[in-house]
Amino acid sequence: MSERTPSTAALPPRYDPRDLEGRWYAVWEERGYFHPPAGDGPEPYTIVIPPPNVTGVLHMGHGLNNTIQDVLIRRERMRGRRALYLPGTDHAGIATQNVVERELAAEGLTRDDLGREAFVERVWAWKEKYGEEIYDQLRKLGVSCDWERARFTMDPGLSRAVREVFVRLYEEGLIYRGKYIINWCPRCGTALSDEEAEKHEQEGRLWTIRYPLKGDAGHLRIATTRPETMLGDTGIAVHPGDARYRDLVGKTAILPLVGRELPIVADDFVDPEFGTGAVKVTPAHDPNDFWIGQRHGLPALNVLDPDATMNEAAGEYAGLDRFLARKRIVAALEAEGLIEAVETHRHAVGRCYRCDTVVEPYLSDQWFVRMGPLAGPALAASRDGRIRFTPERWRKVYEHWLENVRDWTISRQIWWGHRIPVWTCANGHEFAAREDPERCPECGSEGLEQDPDVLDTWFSSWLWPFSTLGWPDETQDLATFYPTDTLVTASEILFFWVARMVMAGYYCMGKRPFTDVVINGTVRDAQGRRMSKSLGNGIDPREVIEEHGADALRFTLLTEAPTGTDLNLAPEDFKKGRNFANKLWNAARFVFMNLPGGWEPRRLEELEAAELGERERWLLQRLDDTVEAVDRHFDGFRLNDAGDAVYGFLWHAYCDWAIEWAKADLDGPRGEIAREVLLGVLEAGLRLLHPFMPFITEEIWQRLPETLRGGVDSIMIADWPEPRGWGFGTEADRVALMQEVISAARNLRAEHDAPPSKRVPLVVVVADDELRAALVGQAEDLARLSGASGADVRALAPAGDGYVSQVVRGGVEVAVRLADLVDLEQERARLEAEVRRAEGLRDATRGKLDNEAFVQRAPAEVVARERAKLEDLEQTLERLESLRAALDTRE
RNA sequence: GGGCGCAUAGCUCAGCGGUUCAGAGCACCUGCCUUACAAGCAGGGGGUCGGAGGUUCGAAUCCUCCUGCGCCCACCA
Repeated sequence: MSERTPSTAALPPRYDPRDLEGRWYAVWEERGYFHPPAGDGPEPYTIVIPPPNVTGVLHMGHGLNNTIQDVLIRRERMRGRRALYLPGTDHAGIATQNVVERELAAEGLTRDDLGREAFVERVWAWKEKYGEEIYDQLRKLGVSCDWERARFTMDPGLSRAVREVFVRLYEEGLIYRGKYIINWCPRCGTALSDEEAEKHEQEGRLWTIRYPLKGDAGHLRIATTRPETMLGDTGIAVHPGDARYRDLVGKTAILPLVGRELPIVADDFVDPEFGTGAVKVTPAHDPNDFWIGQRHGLPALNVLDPDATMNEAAGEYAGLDRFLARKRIVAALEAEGLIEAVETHRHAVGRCYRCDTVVEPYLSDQWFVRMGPLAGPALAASRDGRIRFTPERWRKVYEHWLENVRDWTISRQIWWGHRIPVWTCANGHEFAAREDPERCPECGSEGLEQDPDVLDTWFSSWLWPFSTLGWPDETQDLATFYPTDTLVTASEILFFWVARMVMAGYYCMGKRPFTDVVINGTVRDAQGRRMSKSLGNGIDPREVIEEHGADALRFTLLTEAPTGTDLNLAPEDFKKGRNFANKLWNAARFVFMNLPGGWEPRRLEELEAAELGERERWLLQRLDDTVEAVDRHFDGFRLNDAGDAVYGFLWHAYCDWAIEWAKADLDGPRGEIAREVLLGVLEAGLRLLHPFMPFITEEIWQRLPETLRGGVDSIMIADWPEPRGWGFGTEADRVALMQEVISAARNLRAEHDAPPSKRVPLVVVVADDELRAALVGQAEDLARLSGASGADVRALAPAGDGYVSQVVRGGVEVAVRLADLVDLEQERARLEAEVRRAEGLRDATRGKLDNEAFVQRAPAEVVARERAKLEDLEQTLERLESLRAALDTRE
């Protein structure tokens, strides 16, 4: 054997992610690997990041989401596609305004103290700070985003896109302004979309109140959960078919406490089965009532101020908070004996998704998008499969929402966001404009006033897949990278974002924005609770990266998260990824330690089948199988399975067996080919693992001999592995038998408490001539790996005393000479158990085969397999019985 | 009120249209510092696959019902 000078490429003895992760990211970024060129070239592959809110730093949910995206991107990049991972952030209107207002509150200030301009400036400062921090976190996570293309939803370009869409929709009549009941958050002081008003079931009260009839001794009984709104009642409604009230329709009731006359109308909406069958109509404070009011010409009387205190229309209750007013009104009604019943009642109450305040249905002027026309193409796209969902069940959820879509409230009474591009001139002309106008396009008058409201934050996000690429300009980026390919996101924003992006994609581009929607699960804590700041149960990705490295974080998150399933995470779970990285590091270290200096190994592709030993063939076959499995899992977006497949291969095939086997060959005549296989498989394994663990794979890969890297500068841009198609199935089976033999020998020793240091002889009995011949040559390895002093492969069972045996399968058994270590009683019990197990299996199998229906109806190959199994079991039992008999004669 | 989903080892979950499918990781037990790795190696224990029925030669796997969780949607005051 030639000199074994330690390779200069030797790895440091200790794996330290902190040291290497920062280094490689900078190199990749500098070399421009993240920045695919637009224009002609290889097939593009695009993912746009779901832009994180600039409200704060990234949490574990982002960690999972962005890792999935990066793994997909990295694989496609290695497959030769022009992979673009487009990063960015979202201004998150209400949410960001809220956090900045909270910050101000800590200084004793309100936004009004600053004024609109100064306040918005302050929010920009916040955005700069957190936007940078988010980008920094993403870099630490190792995601290969194209930073040159990073976008923010309020960038000039994206703002232009927002205006363009607004004006188009406005001019086509798809945007309108109207006085409607919307969800009003009294704390945020703004309208919310239906999606932003989250419904929460809660226990409430249902009061039944008597409304006297005018000019009559009788009264109507009316049920309500919000008595304070009665001050705004302008009518009573009953079902037209309700016999109880038929005579009252057209008559008048008197509003208690106020004395207002309320017309009694008949409307289909009323459910005669519920409550008393008679409903008070409060058009200004309930969406249903609003529509009833419209149908019957009942006026809408607003009794609330925007901060949810009663307004002057509430008379003596003016100025009171809505809940206090409720108490007072109930008390007053009680005093007059008008409360007939109070029951507890479970019902859904809307709450602001940002501050959890109970929202108030509130009548006000807002801007809306007519959704019906936009929904059609979006619905058709999923129905005919142009857009696919993973897991598939989300398709139904998506379609259900689109089928029942309602108009979208897009105006918000806040300051942070895209100002609504609508102006009114002194003469009352209203118009929308792409550019800030100087004068009225209709009458030329100046003194224009812009609508003070801003747009819902999603009004910019829904354009994200194309606004980020330059739209409305026809840029090269847009032509190259749109439509994007895979959208990875959480189910919570399926309506907010995903469905609307599809609508916008078809409306603006005439094409779907992406092909696959992959819904990832929610990251929860060990108890299954949502990670949240208030619970303090969140795990900060930055801490995990600091402690275990980004590779460990990524790998753990991915392999613990089956597609679309929530995952419960405990901090110690990250040891899985960390340990794996460490294992890989040491395996590579071992391989490198055995490289002669200046040696130029061949790549795997250059090896010939004839040079390879049986176990090398087994390993290469396993590699091929793994590559195929990984690809299959990727194609189904089952990244956890893909990751596990690589993990299992590298750890349990490569480290556990291949390296151990190779140890015997490295110094012998087969040393060179053994090293080439070991190196080549490591190299391919690294590429297979790279999307999951980009840093450690690069670090190791860079230290491989130059010939293996094939002149490629980085593993990031190396080729994705492909199966070689060796077809070594037979060898693989034989090697599997050898592994079973070794395991059996180890098991025998352990069962009899043989000290590992004790080298005892091993006998392997193989009935089949061909198999035996194959194993004879491996005797030395069999002995070494089972801790035996030597191995004897023969056709007959060992005759001598002091042996314990195990039947591996029919015709193959293993015996170890433990001599005085053998505890006869223990051995007898063990064999007894073996026999029983085999008998049970045999009887079950025989039962099946005795069943005529099974033999006739089951597929032929299934029956054949059962027959073979039975034969094997009978042979095994025969041997076990004779082993037991031999044991008995020893006494 | 409607829709969807989940219940498999102590924990987190695989088992992707049935017949070596009862698995993985972690945890646990036993023994090992075997010159890559104790963040490791070897061996091991542990589950009537939520319950009840049904279909079938055969069901953790398909169907029905029940129980217990979770999520989404919802204009019954």
